[in-house]
Amino acid sequence: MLPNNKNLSRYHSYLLKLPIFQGLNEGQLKALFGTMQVKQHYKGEMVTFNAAKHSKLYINFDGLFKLTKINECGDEIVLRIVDKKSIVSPMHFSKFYNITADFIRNTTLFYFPEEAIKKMMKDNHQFSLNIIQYLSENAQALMLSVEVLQLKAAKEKVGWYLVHAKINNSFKLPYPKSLIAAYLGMKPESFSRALNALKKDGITLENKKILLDNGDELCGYCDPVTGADCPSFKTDRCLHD
Amino acid sequence: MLPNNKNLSRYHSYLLKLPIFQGLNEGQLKALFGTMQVKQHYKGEMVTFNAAKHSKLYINFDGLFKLTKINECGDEIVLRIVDKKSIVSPMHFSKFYNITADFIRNTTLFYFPEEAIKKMMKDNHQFSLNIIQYLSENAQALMLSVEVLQLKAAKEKVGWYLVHAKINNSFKLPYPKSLIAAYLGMKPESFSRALNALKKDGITLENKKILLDNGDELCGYCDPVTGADCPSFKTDRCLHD
DNA sequence: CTCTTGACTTGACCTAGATCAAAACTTGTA
DNA sequence: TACAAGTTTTGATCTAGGTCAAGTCAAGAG
Repeated sequence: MLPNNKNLSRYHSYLLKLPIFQGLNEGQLKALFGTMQVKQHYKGEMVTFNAAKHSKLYINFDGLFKLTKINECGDEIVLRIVDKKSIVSPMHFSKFYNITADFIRNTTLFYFPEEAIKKMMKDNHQFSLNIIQYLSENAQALMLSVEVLQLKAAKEKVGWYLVHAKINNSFKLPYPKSLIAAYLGMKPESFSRALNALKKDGITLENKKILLDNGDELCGYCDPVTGADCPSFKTDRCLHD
Repeated sequence: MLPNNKNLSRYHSYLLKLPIFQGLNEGQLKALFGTMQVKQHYKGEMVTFNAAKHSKLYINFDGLFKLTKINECGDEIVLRIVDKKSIVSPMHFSKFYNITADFIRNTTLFYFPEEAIKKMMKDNHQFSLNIIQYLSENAQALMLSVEVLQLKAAKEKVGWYLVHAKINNSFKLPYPKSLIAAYLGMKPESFSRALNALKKDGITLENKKILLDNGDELCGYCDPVTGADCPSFKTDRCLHD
């Protein structure tokens, strides 16, 4: 489980590119990187993160998992899909909060102990700012989720997700449909039916690739936060003011 | 609108008690408090907070408002009920995110400009930690909201809210029912019907006061994060492990 | 103490999306 | 090149909670 020297230098150059380490140089990060641990998780594995046992900061080096909550009936809501390079920080959760990490692919996690992160924040103001940035984005993504989950009908939810995929993953659905459905708080059947409804408006999905008859069919489903990453954001081709 | 000197000293002692200023002394906070502005809002008023115009940190000194999102159909979801002493920090939102503040009572807001907050964070590590604490709690409350909104049936939602009120407001519903209904993502009618269902289990609401036949009827609706503030948390009278 | 206004409740009905079951694809593996 | 396992789709049916409309209740104003 311990990384060897060759891996270590590869890992470090990977870490240096992450937003959370921006504005810091390798020298400043050396001590922190020395505390890094690596853990392998396998497809199908489930881990319940709780602040007591997992008071750390995790980085998904490679793989895919979802953070979910399940109720007594077995209904599941996906709070976050954790992709490569994403961060999960149970160290920032309340002591009594816990959430299940459900590994969809084999996943390699890097993690740093809480104390090392705290020390780095204390010694380096820029790192504190990066943590604040990460937490803010997290909170904002959650606000957007609540909005999507509560205020959009099935078709709008799927449309919204497709804009997301269009802008951030160049017209490609990055995950299985059933995962996206769970993230949107709907059943795979409803997801499928929503796709049928969108097809009638010129939005087709051909094995995970989004095809548009005209090009602007998805714009009506876009929100400004997602849209900010679109090449035509706030141009005449864009619906945002 | 500018606070006079007498008010100022009253305001400052109020501020010193807030969690966000803990671990700091009045001397350290002097410069920050000097940048404070006061703004009055009136019942029924609506303000759209966006990061561009409201890149500040607000404190609700006195009053009540809700942060809501509304869709084209006029459906509303309450993302947060902002009570006295609560903080809202559009300065941490994305530049393109915006949310409506809908004032339920006349409200006096204090606010600090982004630059002053940033300077305070830079000069004072404890203040950065307090901001991180605030953002973490915010994110966690949102995760809990998603869970409640998506995984609970109407009766469980109301039961959950009542435990909340029981523990944090000593058996008293702090807000109008229709506001709580909107926060729980349901209509006032459904809220009312859910209360009827709970009444059959010995949980009665008599003008905003929660009455329990036995005393433990609500425990089944409690979650560990909320429960942590309960006097009998994790005792034999508590359902949490 | 009336009246008005807004908050809450009740009942009758409707609908979006869930559920269940079966069929049709996909994908990886032998 | 076919088999098994998983994923997605389709169709038929059901249901929790929404909608609408008509009360009832409560509180502040005159």
